[in-house]
Formats: sequence, structure tokens, C-alpha cells
Amino acid sequence: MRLVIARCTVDYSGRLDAHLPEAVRLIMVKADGTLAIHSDGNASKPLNWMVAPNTVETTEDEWVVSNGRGERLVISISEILEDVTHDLGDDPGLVKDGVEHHLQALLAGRPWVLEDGLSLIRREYPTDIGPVDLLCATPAGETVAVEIKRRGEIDGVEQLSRYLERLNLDPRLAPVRGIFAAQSITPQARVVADARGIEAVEVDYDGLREIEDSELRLFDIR
Amino acid sequence: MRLVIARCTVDYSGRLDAHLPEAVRLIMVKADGTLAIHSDGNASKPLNWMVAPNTVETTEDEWVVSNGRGERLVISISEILEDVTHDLGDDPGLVKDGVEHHLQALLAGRPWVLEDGLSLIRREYPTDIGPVDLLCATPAGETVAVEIKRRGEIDGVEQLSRYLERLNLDPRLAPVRGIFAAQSITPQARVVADARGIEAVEVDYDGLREIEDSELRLFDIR
DNA sequence: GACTCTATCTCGGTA
DNA sequence: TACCGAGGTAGAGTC
Repeated sequence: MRLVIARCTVDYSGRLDAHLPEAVRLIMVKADGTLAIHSDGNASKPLNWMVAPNTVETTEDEWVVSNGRGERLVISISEILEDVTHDLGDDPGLVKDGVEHHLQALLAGRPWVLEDGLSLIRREYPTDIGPVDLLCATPAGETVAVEIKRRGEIDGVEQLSRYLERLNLDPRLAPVRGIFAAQSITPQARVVADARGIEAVEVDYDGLREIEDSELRLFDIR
Repeated sequence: MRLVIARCTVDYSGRLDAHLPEAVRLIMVKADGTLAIHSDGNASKPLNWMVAPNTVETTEDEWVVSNGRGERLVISISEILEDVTHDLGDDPGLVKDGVEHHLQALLAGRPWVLEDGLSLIRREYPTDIGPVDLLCATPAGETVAVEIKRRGEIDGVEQLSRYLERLNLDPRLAPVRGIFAAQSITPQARVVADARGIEAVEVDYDGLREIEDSELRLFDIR
């Protein structure tokens, strides 16, 4: 990684056109060529950037970064105040916990916590407007579509409504009803779900994870 | 701005839980306290971050960043390889061109490119759930609501549907139909638009801008 | 402060 | 590769 602090102007042309007047900024260049220009205040995001894969050509007072999709970033440098380079090596990467995907995996393994007797048909059941998180069946042979969110808000209920609309066009599945599952559900989302005949269920993520842990210990499969 | 390159581990707890094993990384601290941790590859985004307003407490081998919303970032430092600080001063800021707002301005000036004979009633027509991009009229006196996006995806059709629902409650306007305009429209968005009786129109931003340029030259009003 | 919407969104997954 | 959905979305604007 190379870090340069310099007085510069910047022009970007690509997905839009943008210009930065002269000022002192940080230019960060990563090992893969990804480049970002940061100011000191008022934003965690860079002012300008260009992600790899790209080409960086540097002369003393001008850097030209371009890529294969017609984007071009030109940095004109009038003064360099700092210029350091370090090899950081590979990063072992981030371990995340608590995201929607993990919640989906937990519920796919035990759909009966959403409704007694429910069993999984498949995860990510495809429709022509995108995949349904879980498609399940009741003991009576009904079909149930489940949409899972970490935070249950109105757009999630609308997403499930769209899926139900499409699924109910399929005579092999219809009638399909919906369950909206989330760690927390806003009152507004609950109102909309009720109005559409969709059941809204809050699930206890930490509780589910503990159950999973104890099951794993029980069967000694760690 | 302070730039530290250090061997460290990181733990974040807040909107989710995340952990970074030990490795060499860049820690960037901006003047307002905004902090970001970058690796050298595979991402333009930081691995972890915490935006201002926050509190940063540093001891020699541990930095604790916390904010008022229960988020907490702990950096355990085992070795510092670089530590530089520069005052970058205020940044004059970015000038942009080519975003949705411009597309809206261009289409407001010539709505007939969306549909023959269409004329503008007003831009940013207010409803109680937000402003409609363009409200237009046909020669026959029909009302048409236009939603404009750079990229036309399902969310945009959903947004227009909500506006149409509200607008059709107003007896002075009803019936109102919709046009969904974007530089590109996904097949899924098109399916949903069709199902709702909304017309989906792809528009050519560069072409529109050229037409505008030639009109300006024609009337010599530059 | 709460709500809404845009974004050079970025990023990961999948067909 | 293109497309689609999630995101600790971030950030700006409005009320």
C-alpha cells in the first residue's frame, strides 16, 4: 500500500463527470491498483476513487488511472508532502456474524420455530422476479413462502407480497401464503403485513444460535 | 489526518458482530474522529470503520472507539510500523455532473421524448409520501406520473406504484397512469411494471444532452 | 430527529 | 460475464 499526501486537483470521467479543485488530500493506492482520494473531514467515503482492475500511469506531476470500461481519473499534483509505501501482506479477512444469510441458514434448519409443523421445500426458491428465501410446506400440504430480514420494515413485506403474487400464478403451488420473519418488526410493517394476510413473526437470533450450538454438542459433530 | 500502519486485531460490536484476526493494516483517523481500517487488497471499502460523532480512547496497545448508539470498535495493536499526522485543511469539495437530477432536468424540458404529445405540469410534484419526479399531461387531458432513475430496478417501479396509489386518491387528478423512465431497465422491473400497467421507457442521457447542446447553440443563449 | 431517496453506491452470489 | 439483492449500506435533502 502506498500513501501519498499531496496538493492536487482531480478529474474523473466515467459513470459521471466530477472535478476536485486544488487542495491537500490523501491518495491511497492498494496493492491491486485500487485507488482512493480522501479529504480530512465530513465523510468516511473517498471523494474520488477507482477500483481494480485498472491501469495507473504516473509521471512526476500527473497520475492517470483508467480501466476497461471507459472510466478515467486524472490527478494533477503540485506538491508532495508525504509518500510512504508498506507491504501489508494478505489479510485473513473479516468474520461476520448476525447477517441475514446466517439467519436464513438457521431458519432453514428448523422452520418449525416459525410455525408448528412447517417443513422446508427449498431455500432460495427461484421465481422470475428473484428467489424466495424459504419455500415451506405445512402438514396439511399448504405451501408457505418465507421472507427473512434482520430488520423487518415495509419494503420487506412488499417484497414478500410480490413473490406471493408470482407464486400464486403457478397452479402447482397455489394457494401460497406468506410468513415475514425478522429479528425485529416495525409497527408499520406489521400493519401492512396484517392487511395482506401475511403473518409477521419475530425470531430470536441469539436463542436460535444457542439451540444450534447445543444440538451440535449433543451429536458431538464439532 | 493520522495514518497508522500496524499489526493488529479488531473487534466490532454494534449493528452486527465482526472480528478481524491479527494482520498488518492501515488505520486512518480523520480530523472529526471518523476512523477506518483498510487492508491492502480485495476491497475498496474499509474492513471496519466508525463514523463521527464518536469517542476514541487510545492507550499504547489498545484503541477503543465508541459512539452513542451502542456501537464499539476495539483495536488491539501489537506493533506499529508507521505513524504520520498531517493537517489537510478544509476541502473545497466535489463538483458532479450526470446524476439522476440532471436526467430529470433534461426530461422535464422535453417530456415528449417519453411519449408523443406529453407536456409538463410540474417537477417534484408533492404527495404525502414524497415528491413525484414529473407530473405530466397528455393532449387528451390525462394525467401521467413519471418516475426517473439512472438504473431501473424493481424498487423504482414499487416507488412509482405508491405514488400512483396516492395520486389516484385525488379526484382532480384521477385517473393517473405511470411512466417509468431510466437509462437501463432490468427484465424483472419490466415484469413488475407490466403487471401494474406501468409503461417502462429506456432513455438515452447522452443523446438528450446533445439535443440540449444543439438547442442552446441554435438559440445562441450560452 | 425521523423519514425518504440517491449512489461513480460496493460487494457477494448465481445463472 | 451480467444481473440481482443485501448492506454495520453512507450521505443528502426534507419536514
